This record gives sequence, C-alpha cells and structure tokens, in this order.
Amino acid sequence: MEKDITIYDIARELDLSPTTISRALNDHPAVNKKTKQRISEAAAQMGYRSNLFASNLRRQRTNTIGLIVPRLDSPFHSSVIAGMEKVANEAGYNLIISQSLETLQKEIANANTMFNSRVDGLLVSLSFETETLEHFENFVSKGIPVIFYDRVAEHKECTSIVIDNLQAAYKATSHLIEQGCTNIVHITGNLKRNVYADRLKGFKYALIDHNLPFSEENVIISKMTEEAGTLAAQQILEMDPLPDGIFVSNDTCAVSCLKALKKANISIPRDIAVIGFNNDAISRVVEPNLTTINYPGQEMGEVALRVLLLQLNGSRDNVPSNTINLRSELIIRESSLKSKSNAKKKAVHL
Amino acid sequence: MEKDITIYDIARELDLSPTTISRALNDHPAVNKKTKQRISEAAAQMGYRSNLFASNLRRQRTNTIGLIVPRLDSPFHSSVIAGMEKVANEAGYNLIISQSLETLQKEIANANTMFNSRVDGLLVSLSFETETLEHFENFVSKGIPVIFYDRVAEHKECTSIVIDNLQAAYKATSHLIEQGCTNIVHITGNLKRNVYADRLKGFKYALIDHNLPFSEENVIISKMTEEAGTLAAQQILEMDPLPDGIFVSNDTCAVSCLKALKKANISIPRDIAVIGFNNDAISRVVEPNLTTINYPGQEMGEVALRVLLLQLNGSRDNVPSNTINLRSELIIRESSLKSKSNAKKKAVHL
DNA sequence: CAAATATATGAAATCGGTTTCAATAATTGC
DNA sequence: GCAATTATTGAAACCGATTTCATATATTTG
Repeated sequence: MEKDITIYDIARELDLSPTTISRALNDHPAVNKKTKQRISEAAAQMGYRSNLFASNLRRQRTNTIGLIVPRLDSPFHSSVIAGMEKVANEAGYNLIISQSLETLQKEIANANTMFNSRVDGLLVSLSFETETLEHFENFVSKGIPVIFYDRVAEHKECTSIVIDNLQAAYKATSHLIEQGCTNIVHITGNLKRNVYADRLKGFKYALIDHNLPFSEENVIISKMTEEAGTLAAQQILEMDPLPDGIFVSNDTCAVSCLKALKKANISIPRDIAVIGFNNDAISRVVEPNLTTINYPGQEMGEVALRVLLLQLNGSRDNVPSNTINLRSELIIRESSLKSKSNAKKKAVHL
Repeated sequence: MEKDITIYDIARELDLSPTTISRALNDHPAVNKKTKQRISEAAAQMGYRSNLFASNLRRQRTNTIGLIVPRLDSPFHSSVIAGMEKVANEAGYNLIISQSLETLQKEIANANTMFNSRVDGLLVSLSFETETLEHFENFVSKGIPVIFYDRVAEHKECTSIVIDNLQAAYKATSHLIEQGCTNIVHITGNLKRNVYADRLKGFKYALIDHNLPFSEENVIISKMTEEAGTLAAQQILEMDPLPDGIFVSNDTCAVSCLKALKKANISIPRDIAVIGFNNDAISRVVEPNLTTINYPGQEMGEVALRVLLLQLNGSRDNVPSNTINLRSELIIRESSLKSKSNAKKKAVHL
C-alpha cells in the first residue's frame, strides 16, 4: 500500500511546477513538446495516476452518467444498458446504474443519490408507480440534462426516446384482424406508463378502424410478469365466448400465457392467435413461435447516450427535438398465422 | 443554474464554523443536539447537498464499487448485477459497470478506468481471452480488494465466488448415463475459463467412473452463442454413429442446438437427450423443456457484494476463505428423460 | 472551592488537480 | 536594434469537505 504519486512528486522530480505538469498531462498547447514528452515519460515511469476527485472538484464535472432503470434483470433493459455502456465507454464516461424495482420510493432515492453523486447527465426509464417528475426537478433546475427512454413522460426540458407504441400496437392488432380475429383480448401493464397507454390506444384504434367493438372487459391490466401471464390465461379461459386473438404487451407474459392456454388444450393459433411485444429470445423458442414487435433495445441505449453526449458537449440548446422515435417492426411468426397462405408475408416495417 | 450551497454558506448563515457544520451533518457525537437540529434544518431549507468529490478527495475513498462483466445482455449476468445493485444500494455504495465484450483488451482498459476512478473495490467475471491477472495487480498492491465471481482465476490475495462446476457437470453427465446414454457429446466454451474447464472435467470423470470411454472428438468447443448451438448441431448430425446424449454448458446454446436437431427430425430425448446449464427462462419454454443446472445468479451477485463489503469495512484479514462455493442443483425436465418412469425423481440437490 | 474531566466549538492544514494572472524568454517585424 | 508579439513557465488561489489540535465553557469530583 504505497502512497500515490501526485503531480507535485513529478514536479519535484523534474524541477518544474505542478502547473506545467497538469497542463502537460492534459495536452495543453502552451507546453513545449519536449517538456510534454519528458513529463509523460516520468509520469509513466513513476506510476502516476490522476486523482479524479481533485479534478472533478475543481472542474465541477464528473464524467459520470447516471442510469435509473426499473429492473436490471430484464432482457430488454439489459440490451439497452449494453448499448449505453458501449457508447459511454468510448466517450470516456462512467455509468452509474441503479434499479427502482418498479417503486416510486426507490426511484426517488436513486435520483437523489445520482444528484449527490453529481452525475453530468441522467438517463431514466420510469417505474410503474411514478406519477410526477418532481424528483427530477433538481437536475433540470441545475441544467443537468435528463433523458427519458422507453417508459417516458412529457417534460418540456427533457428529451424522450421511444418507439411509436401506438402504431406498433395498431399494426399488431390489425394483423390479428386480418387473420380473421374478431374478439381480441389485450393484456397490458400499468396505464400510467406511456408504453402501455399508447399500446392500448393503438389496439383500440385498430378495432374501431376495422369496425370492431371495443370493450373494457377485453383489456387485462397486469404486472406483465411470467406469473401474470399464467393468471391472465385463467381469466381468459373463463370468458364466454372465448376470444380468438390476444395481443400482449410483452413476450415474457405472452409466452407464459400461451403455455397455459396450450395446457388447457387451446390450439394456437387456430383457436386463439397470440402476439407479443419485444422480440425476446423466448419468442423464437416457444412453440408455435411468437409473432411479436421487434424492439431495438441496444440501439435505443446507444441513441439515448449519444443524445445525452450531444447535450453535454454541444450548446445547451442544441437539442434537435423533444422526442426521438425509433423504428420498430412487426415480426410475423406462427403464433398469429391462422391462414397459412399468409405465411409468405414476412416482416412489415412500421 | 444557481450556484451550490456549501457548508461555508451554512456556517455563515448560522454564525458557526464550517467544522461544526461538517460534524453535525455527519452526526458526529461531539456536536450539541440542538445545534445539530438547527444545522440540519438550515441545510434542508437552503437546499444544501454534500459535494462528494471534496469528501472523497479528503477521505480517500469513493463509496463506489467497480464491476467488469463479459456481457451486459446475458440473462445470467443481468441477474447477478441485479443482486449486486440491491446490496450495494442498501449499503450506500454506487456501482460503476463496464463490459469487456469477451476481449482482453477491453478488460484491461476497463480495469484501468476503474483504477483511475479509484473504486473502493472491484468485482470481475473474466473474459474469454484473459490469461493472466496482471491488469489487476494495481489494485492488489494498493490493497483494493478484488473479487472474482463465476469466471474466476486463482489469486492468493483475492476471493473467488463460484458454484462447484465440476460436481454440477458430473451430476448432469451421470444423469444422462443413468438414462441409458453411452455416447455423450459435450459442448462447452473456451477452456481457459474455469467454468468450462471444470465442467469438462466433471463430464470426463463421470464417464470414467461409469466405465464409459472419453474421447476428445466428443467435445465441441464453441462460443456458446445461439449461432454456435446451431453450428454444433450440424457437426453432431454428421457424426456416425449419432450420439445419444448432449451436455451443453449453457442454455442459450443448448436450446438452439436442440431446435436444430428437432428440425432434422431427431426426437428429443428419445434419440438424443439434452441437458443445458443456467436455468434461463428459455429452458422452461423450449419443447421438450430443458433439463439444466440451476445457477443462482442473483444470489451470487448478493454474496459477492456482501463479501466485498466485509473486506472493505472489516479488518483487511477478515477474509473467511479464498473460495466461496454456492449451491447449485440439477433440474430434471423432459429433455433428458428417456425412461418416463423416472419422471417422478424431481430435483437433485448438489 | 480548586482541580479534573467532559462537552462543544473553531482555526488552520489538508486532499490533488485546475486555472487565473503574471513573468520571463524567445522570436518576429520594421 | 528595438518594440511588439508569441511561446513557455510558475506562484498562488481555488474547489468543498474533513480532521488535527487547541481552546473555551460546563460539569463533576474530592
């Protein structure tokens, strides 16, 4: 446990001032090239490492970006994070990550920690419970950029990054209708969240545009977990008449629902067609393969981080627009194909 | 963008010294209760927030833990991280996360970043390519605890957290043999990594103990991805005679292999029994359901972090042991049950 | 009641870079 | 050859909290 080498040690060694050492190590133009050379050699040889705290303290920035996510153990969020880490790493930023576990209380606590850690920017995907954005006002009023992605909320100072959930749901529902479904159930999550509210809207509009009735009873609000899918299946099995199509707001829930229906001797897609959302790995494994919406997680993460970097480096008012929409697509697989003849029609880009 | 409130501002406001403010905010016993009360009220009212850099600079610690992981978008690693975040958060630590993407070069770069960020401790699961632990010597020689988990390597100063891969593989292989398999293929990853080397050993020992021949040709080394599973299936289909059992070192690869075999009209488990590793969600979705080893990701994350906290807070020599073994278990499902009569035998704890 | 102890507070140094302002040395222009 | 400009370096203040050591007051003890 030897003590750290500081720029003062290097300065003493080379008989220069700490000022020059600091400048040289930051590649400041006002330092002679040869001096720079000598200094960087000495630094390497002496095993110097910069003290980021001293630096941060003085410059008032941290090169650290905060991330608050509902759950870390979700395929979608882990691919988003993978994308974020990649871009952040390349740009020399650290990522501090915390999870709200879908509770408002933890989301607030995490936001405060991030604020005290003085992150340069914040990325957030909201919890189920969140109603207002008060706990992010600290950031906004200090000019720290906050970016919402996927589970977003309107804020005039903040950029949001989403896919067009309404349109995706509209396409999915329309596809079910084209397959001959007339009595479709929609399983979705907490309607406080845009993703679920928008998908419900898309579902509803598709029905209306195709002259089908919309009924509240055909909408099941759930936690969207594996268990929730099983429960939803039970609920569906008690419906009379049975629906002939189900549009579920994520694949985890869609798959467990599908499995439970199969166990009850329902034929998929003949009796009931099923569509999920996310294009998780399980959607390609379940039998029949699940029709779903391809959701660009990694790309969303990369875009979110790039937009944040723009706001950090560029001028503050450099924000191109308040909401960025990423492309998503309907991936048609067996679970929704009632008419086999349609099987050729592969992927519909939205 | 108002300027920050500091303890000096509070001191001036209350006509006290910064020393007292600092102590009061840290709940130091030598400050009068009433004074503390006044100070914390003033702090709240003035919107004070502690400057962690100043604090870190002075105390020479960061309350930050570094994590280097091969990939963020893996079900196993995301559950590990979820566990770590939970414990870290409760203990008031931040987690800085980066991914090596299975390359040594990025692992080194990330380790250096962590070192410069002066993390209080480091958690690592090694990349495929890593051969030596030189890039962690910085930490060790400064007394910064480094903990390896899952993909570990021997280091006399560092704790490792693993499951007993050898035993798990032994049990899995023995189970295949009990089901009547006599010609078993093992698909696994880079043997530099303990997890794969140990599983190979367990595979080999089980064969030997049951008087079955071990042949190098029955071991397929792959990247363990979805594509690798499909490729491995092709390789297997060209074998003559076909094997009657396959033990794969992860579920992703096992499932894609199983799917490819089914597509080639191989009956699972009748023609070939299949066992995976990890107990990912897909193992419960694929048909037939996949026999696999349940791998306690979340728990491993929690334990890793708790051990690290012990080393950070307790005495440096408080390390209970160099290697911590977590329990894993064989979960028997249809994909390996050649004799249906055995179906009752549910889970074998290791 | 004096001495000893406990309680409460503050002055000043410190952590290690960064930055402003000033100074000196080297170079250029006319 | 001298003024003007440019290149290079340094002294000292600063960022904001923590901590050591000292001091003043309050309380207890013999």
